[in-house]
Amino acid sequence: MSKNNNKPIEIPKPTFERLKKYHALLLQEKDKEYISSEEIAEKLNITPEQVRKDFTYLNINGKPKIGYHIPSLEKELSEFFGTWILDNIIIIGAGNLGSALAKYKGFKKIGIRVAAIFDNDPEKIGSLVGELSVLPLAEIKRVIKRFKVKIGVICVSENSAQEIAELLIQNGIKAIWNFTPVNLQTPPGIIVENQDITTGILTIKHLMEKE
Amino acid sequence: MSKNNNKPIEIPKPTFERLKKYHALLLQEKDKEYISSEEIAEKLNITPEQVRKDFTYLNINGKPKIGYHIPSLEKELSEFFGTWILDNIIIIGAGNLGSALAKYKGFKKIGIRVAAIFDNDPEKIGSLVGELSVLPLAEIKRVIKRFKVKIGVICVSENSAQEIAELLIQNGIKAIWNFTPVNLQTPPGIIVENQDITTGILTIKHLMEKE
DNA sequence: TAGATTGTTAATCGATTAACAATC
DNA sequence: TAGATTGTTAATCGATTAACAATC
Repeated sequence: MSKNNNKPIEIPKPTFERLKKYHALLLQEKDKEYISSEEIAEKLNITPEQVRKDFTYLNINGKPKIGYHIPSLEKELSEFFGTWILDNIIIIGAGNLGSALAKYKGFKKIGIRVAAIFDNDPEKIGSLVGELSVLPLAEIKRVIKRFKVKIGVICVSENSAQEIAELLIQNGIKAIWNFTPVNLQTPPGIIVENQDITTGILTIKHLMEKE
Repeated sequence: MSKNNNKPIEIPKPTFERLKKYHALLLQEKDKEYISSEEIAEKLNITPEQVRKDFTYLNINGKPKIGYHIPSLEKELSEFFGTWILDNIIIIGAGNLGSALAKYKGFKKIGIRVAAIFDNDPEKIGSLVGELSVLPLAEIKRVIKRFKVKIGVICVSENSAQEIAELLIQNGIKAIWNFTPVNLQTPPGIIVENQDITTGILTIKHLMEKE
């Protein structure tokens, strides 16, 4: 029986978001070999049925009475997200956030390596952020080619975000991870993922208001 | 006609998330006085119908042929999220991420003030992060009381996250903004908002894989 | 075998979209 | 007035939940 790896069905958005949570959860569960849908559900405050339903979108098989084999689950989710492929990223903006990201330890296990960090402030250029030396924007072109970078992270001020996005796209970047609140205008085919840092605290504020 | 401000209908989760986006978008639109649902929709890649439907959950009224009055929209959303109330927060962990958050400029406009930053590393205690001096954990109790802090931000390492959460809750914290990938165990009534920083890049990786 | 848990189909529930009347 | 855009109801679509058969 040959492996059937065509995936004809598009994954629903809510399921996609939960797959990320399963992925994160499993990276924490290193002590056990098997885990049941019941157990996963409890930790994430959802129902076991939902967990099993979500897993039908992947090539995942559990064993009745035992549960799901954690390493296999992990492998499947890792393939789904492509975390076993190493992607080089570049960070534009060596301010607080950019620097913190450049030094972030958690990227390794999801297949991300920070190739370089850039800034246009002469005072910052040449200074060290972790093990990286801050490079001038003029170096972007070279670094993208050299490290085959497809993902750019924008951590600059709001008023230069659009400009930087265009610069990145001109130089062949395919995906932008945008940490500014600016709605970037980009041509079709470019992936833009907005990571508004304030989003979580807005939920907290709203929930607290009701009490 | 008296203002009817009972809000009997619970807001759907997807609508809630979009309200955050409208809120962020409006903070960018300072040049115009009115904006149409069409215009909002275009910028956020959704439909105008959805925008109008979402607004029915708030006390928002647009004018046919003109659109929505931006300052009023902003005020309504600000009340919804409680961004006009100033909340003091404390940050635990003065590493890269904790320090970046402590210095983050965007908190002010959503009604957040960082009251203090803590660490248990003797080398960090007393050092400056922006305008704040890093305090030892022993000071947490006092600071929470003094500044009536209800929100705690966890930026420590994975293995002390749970412990810190318990410490915060013991000292009266009502909501936790968790930047670690750990699934915190908390008593009922405590709000926990997990802000997994890697979530955005997983989406990017998955989308890129398909091409 | 009996029991527990998976996997899947059908039923329900909720959100989005479409249609159109109201209105500035 | 005519036209454009809002606001709302009804129809559709999609996701979740429930039920239960399959299976280790």
